[in-house]
Amino acid sequence: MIIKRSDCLQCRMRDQSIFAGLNTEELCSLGMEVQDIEGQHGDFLYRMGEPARYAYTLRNGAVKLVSSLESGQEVIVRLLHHGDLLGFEGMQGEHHRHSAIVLAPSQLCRLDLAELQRLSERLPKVRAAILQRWQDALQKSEERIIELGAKRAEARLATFLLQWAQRYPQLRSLPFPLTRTDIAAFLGLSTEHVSRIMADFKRQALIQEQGGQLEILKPQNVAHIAGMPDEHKSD
Amino acid sequence: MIIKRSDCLQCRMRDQSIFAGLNTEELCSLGMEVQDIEGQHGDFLYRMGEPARYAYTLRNGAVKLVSSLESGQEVIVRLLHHGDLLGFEGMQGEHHRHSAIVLAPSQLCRLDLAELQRLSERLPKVRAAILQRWQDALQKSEERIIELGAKRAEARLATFLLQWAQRYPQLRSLPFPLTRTDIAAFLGLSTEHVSRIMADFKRQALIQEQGGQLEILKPQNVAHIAGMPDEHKSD
DNA sequence: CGCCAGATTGAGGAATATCAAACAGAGTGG
DNA sequence: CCACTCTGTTTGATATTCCTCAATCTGGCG
Repeated sequence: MIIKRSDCLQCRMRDQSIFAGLNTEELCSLGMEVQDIEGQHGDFLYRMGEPARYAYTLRNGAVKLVSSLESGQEVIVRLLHHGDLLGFEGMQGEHHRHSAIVLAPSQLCRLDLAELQRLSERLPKVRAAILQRWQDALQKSEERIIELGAKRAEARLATFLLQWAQRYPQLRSLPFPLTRTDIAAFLGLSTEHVSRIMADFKRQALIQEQGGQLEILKPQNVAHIAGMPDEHKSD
Repeated sequence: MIIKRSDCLQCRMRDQSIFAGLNTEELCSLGMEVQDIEGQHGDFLYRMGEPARYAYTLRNGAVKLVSSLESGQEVIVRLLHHGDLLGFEGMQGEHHRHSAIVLAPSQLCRLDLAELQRLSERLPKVRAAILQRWQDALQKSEERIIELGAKRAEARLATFLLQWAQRYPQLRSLPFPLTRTDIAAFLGLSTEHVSRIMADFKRQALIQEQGGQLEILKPQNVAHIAGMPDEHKSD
């Protein structure tokens, strides 16, 4: 894991970050120390139970938030892509509720939580941005409760693949650094069951996989399995 | 459903509300219209898809937040008790993502969202209180994801009963206005399966039920089934 | 090549859903 | 007070979904 100082002024993600809407002067006057982090597959950004000192913005790559139970079982609580925030549960001065583990080579910004706290008091725009992310996280979280509570394995997996694809709108072929075990830990299924369904999908030529890349060949059919209302039939 | 004007100055819940920490003068100067609402079993406070105009504080009683799928299936996204907030997803000017349905006779405060918005800009204490609730909601939501993803029916139900009991710390016998179908919609199970497990628990004399009241006779055993670490053995 | 982690497949069994029926209790109208 | 209905619960039988265990297969890599 490589850590160096970051120059927010040059950042290409700035307009999607929580500092969006601030002009250059405001940004300069933040006086905030921001680190630039490069993470490789398997790196821990932080571990469950540690006191939270930093928040992160994921500029690029993919990260999983994992909660480990006493049984040894691991559940993936959230999956993060470019633009997502993590570590913010520490804003209220708490400990990390999950471990953050890098899935694919990732670039992140690391912000000091205490500084961020002060900053958000001072700048309504930053505050609003953070609140918005918080709300988004809650919404997604509730959507997953519905998935887990109401749908069967096939439908859950189909939904999951479509949602993953939505995060890479331009690409036909998606980066897909998850193992079957990861998917299982996210969907509340066994590794084998996920493998079976994925193999089925492939046999039906709904999807295609090669070298960490995934392609959804028949999005409409997948959406149908997911139990989605038929949106965007023209796609 | 009865609606009348409310007098926040007299409110007994004030120190647990989002207006906690404000002194009497500040509270008077809010200039905020607050309604006092009495809801009966089955009343809708709002419906999924409606534009959000109000937020609510549940002072007393119980409310369920329900999301209805196209299949007709219903999932209970959250269960609310005294002190909980609802309807705040509208703070960002959106529509309600679920329907709020009264379970037991309830008293609520209804706040105008636009006014609340302005208020939270002005008063850091109010803002912080709301942010805190938001974080709590996210945390609980993530805990449920873990429950649904990792635990089996018995353990889920046991956890659920204990968490319900936690909301009524003083009482041996708890108000319990949920039907088996409600519990099932909350835990992602079938009504019959919930009924079977509840009946089992009763036969094992772990719990006892009568007239909408529930008593947990052997909390430790229930906690064991829930897969909890053995906290508070002295209880 | 051998090795290893991950993926796939199969067989059997456990957990849960579904369908159907019986049952209990709380009104409600006679 | 009793029959009646309605809603929610319980129970049983059966089907389905999903998990577990074990074996095999695959591709990357030293």
